[in-house]
Amino acid sequence: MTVQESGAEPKAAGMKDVAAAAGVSLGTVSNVLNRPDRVSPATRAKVETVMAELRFVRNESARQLRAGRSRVLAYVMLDGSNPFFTDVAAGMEDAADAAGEGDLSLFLCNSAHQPAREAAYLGRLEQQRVQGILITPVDPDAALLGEIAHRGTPVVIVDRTPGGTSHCSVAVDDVYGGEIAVRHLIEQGHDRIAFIGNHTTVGQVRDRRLGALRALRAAGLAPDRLVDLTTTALTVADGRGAGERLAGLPASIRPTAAFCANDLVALGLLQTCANLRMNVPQDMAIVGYDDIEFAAAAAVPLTSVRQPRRRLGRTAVELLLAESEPGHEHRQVVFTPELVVRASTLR
Amino acid sequence: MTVQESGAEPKAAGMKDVAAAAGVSLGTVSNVLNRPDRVSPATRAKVETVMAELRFVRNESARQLRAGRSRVLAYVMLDGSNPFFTDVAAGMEDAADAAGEGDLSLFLCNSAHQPAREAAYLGRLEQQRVQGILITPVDPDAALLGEIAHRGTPVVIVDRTPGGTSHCSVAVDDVYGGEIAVRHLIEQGHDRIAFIGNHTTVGQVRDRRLGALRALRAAGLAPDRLVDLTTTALTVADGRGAGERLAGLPASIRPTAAFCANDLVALGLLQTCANLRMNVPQDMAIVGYDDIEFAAAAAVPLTSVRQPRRRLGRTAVELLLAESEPGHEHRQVVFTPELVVRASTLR
DNA sequence: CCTCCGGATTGAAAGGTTTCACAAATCTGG
DNA sequence: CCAGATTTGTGAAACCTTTCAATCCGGAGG
Repeated sequence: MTVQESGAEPKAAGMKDVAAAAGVSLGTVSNVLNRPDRVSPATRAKVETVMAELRFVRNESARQLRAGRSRVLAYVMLDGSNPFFTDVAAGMEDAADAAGEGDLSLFLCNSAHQPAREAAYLGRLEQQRVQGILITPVDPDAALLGEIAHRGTPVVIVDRTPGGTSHCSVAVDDVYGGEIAVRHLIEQGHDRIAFIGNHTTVGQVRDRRLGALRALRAAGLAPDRLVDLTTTALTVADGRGAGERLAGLPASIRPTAAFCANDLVALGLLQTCANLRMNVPQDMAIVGYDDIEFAAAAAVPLTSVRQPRRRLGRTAVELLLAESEPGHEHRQVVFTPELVVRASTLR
Repeated sequence: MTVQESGAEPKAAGMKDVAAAAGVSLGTVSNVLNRPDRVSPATRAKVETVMAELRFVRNESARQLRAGRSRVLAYVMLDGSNPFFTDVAAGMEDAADAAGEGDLSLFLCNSAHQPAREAAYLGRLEQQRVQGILITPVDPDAALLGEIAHRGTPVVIVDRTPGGTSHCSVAVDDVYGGEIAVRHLIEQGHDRIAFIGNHTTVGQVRDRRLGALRALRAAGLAPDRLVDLTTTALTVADGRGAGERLAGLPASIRPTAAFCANDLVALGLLQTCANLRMNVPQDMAIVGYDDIEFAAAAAVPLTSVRQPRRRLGRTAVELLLAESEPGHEHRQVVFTPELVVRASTLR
């Protein structure tokens, strides 16, 4: 266009410009920003006025470069479309707000189960020198996490207990969760129970299944009373598919109850049951896992294993912030889940 | 456990160290990073080896400070716990991945309907000099957004059409959405319809209600055939509460159908109906809005107004990236929603 | 044998902030 | 009214990259 057309774009004022316009030194402007108490009320007011006039916006890159510390935390979540993880994130936000006094931001990154995306985010975050990384990893034992931590960016693993004790972590006792879920089904009179999930690929699911087996054993039932319906992922669609397979089994061997690896799967199963006119819980009792909000809101409210989601998030942030303290030792916190009984299992 | 045990921290290698160790100049190291083709294969290999050995991690702050450009986009979402927004975000991630060739990251920020939190995130993002901001604002006409855009950070408004044309935006025609929802209910024989939502505080909800009124008018029904049940927010709990109020109305004036401002509310209503033994759709037909995945998965699958969620996200990113092109003009893209009819309205 | 050329490499400046040792101004109280 | 303490303010260095003009070098062309 023309010379400077519409804007005249004054080319973004920096602290230097503010200093000049306010008739003080650069250092004083910095003090106004970082140690307001070290500067007299009069000059402070003057500088702040000028900042407003000049629409000064502090350059965080420069700040961080010089100061060395960052003011952002990041949570790399496994699945942004699963309400469980957004609830965990909400807990983190609360903790960050509380701890940071407005000086700490939490950014969310969604790996969506893709290792490549996860790695890309981790790389970027490390380059950014964020204050810390919270992550529910695709593979908790991947070497990358250890390397990052070793190079100095604190890492806390969320909802997974890693093999070693090389990180802080927060998790929930999934074996116990599986156990109470299936124990409840057994108490309701079921002795042939479907397990729906992808226990071969996901650590937590493996644990939940282990707990299920333990409950069977405790009740004196043979392990083959647990009927595996393996899914590829843990979505509503997977649950629907498993429901169809389940319904297709001959009545003689068809389980009368199902323990689903998470609530999404359980909701899918529930939907298939409704379509096929199977009554829940009379024809099919269902237990989910996570107790997401939609579990209670289902038309047949879902019995589910509740995890302290927000607490998980809050604790994770607290552990992360504690990492920078002097004599820090990694801690693995494990919460205990509880069974929330609703209509989907009560005849 | 070995040589440098816990302390010793070799103090993170910078490009200078890499240059020294590789026996080349600083500039060459930079070239390896930024213009690999400008450097001979031999030296390039050498430098890359050294980088790996020294565990060099590029300092993004310094890079950005000097280079001036950032490689991150951010989406400030209104409600991370509403699957609608996480789906929009997923669309954005796809578009960012596609456009950036691995060089563009999308960070998510959750304002959770809190203006203060939104403002804090916006401030931080602007200071960070991010490449652009996508936002579903609490208040789309807040001055802050205009200021940020004016100061040079591109802003795209998502799922809201702002008053003026001072931003790019993507949205869905909510008036039309409300209209087709209620037209459908009227076609199903209903002539007294509840509207459940907080239309006084949220722009989209206002529009959806307007559409509802328009449908009534078109059918020759008086506007008072729309019965307002106003909620404070749009959560499942709000839907439950509204359901109880609805059930408490005398049968003579109780609506036989409800149009809910979003699916969360509809699911809450559905749940209350189940509790109170009201059959859906016989005693109460329900239409939701957004067509989130859980809408189809409800035990009575929900009729809902579908918005092209991922498309919304993708388009938003495309608009954002286009902002930096030479003669850019702001565009407001409006998509048309469609009605997805399911069991909750079909008798 | 000399010049010129282009690809590879170099060196130094620049980018906006924080920090820190220090100077100036003001205050304390003897 | 002065020594010393305290409060304010200053100036320059440092943080780690990117960028760009300048240099270097081996070889092609004359």
